[in-house]
Amino acid sequence: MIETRLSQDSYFLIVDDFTTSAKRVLKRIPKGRVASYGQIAVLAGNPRAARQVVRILHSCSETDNLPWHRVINSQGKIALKPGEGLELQRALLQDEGVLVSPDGRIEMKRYQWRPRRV
DNA sequence: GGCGTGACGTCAG
DNA sequence: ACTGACGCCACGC
Repeated sequence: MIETRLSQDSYFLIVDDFTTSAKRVLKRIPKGRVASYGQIAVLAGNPRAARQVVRILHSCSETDNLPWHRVINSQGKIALKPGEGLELQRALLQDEGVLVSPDGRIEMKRYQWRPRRV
């Protein structure tokens, strides 16, 4: 994402980093919908940075109030393991009306977020 | 600058 | 459907 800013007679190009873009994308995932790590990476401008999305969720979910529970893997499954967050993520999604099987499967066809514009 | 870190994605078998 | 290997890469040391 590139923003231009005009300041008197000079201008800057502000190119924000992947992390900033990704956070912006993450915050746009609506309640009751899910997105994959790769999808976030694509929308944030770097299709191959899915793993970076993981990092961001690790480090910033709390401080930046990110909806980490709305992110699952491309197979439509919760990536966290039982005892390591799967149950919590599942509960949070169910609270929003997303149906999740006991082992973490989600019907992507039904629940995947499909933004019209980036 | 190099290196380890991943809640990934994709493909082969 | 599952498993392992491999590619990928921004970020913080």
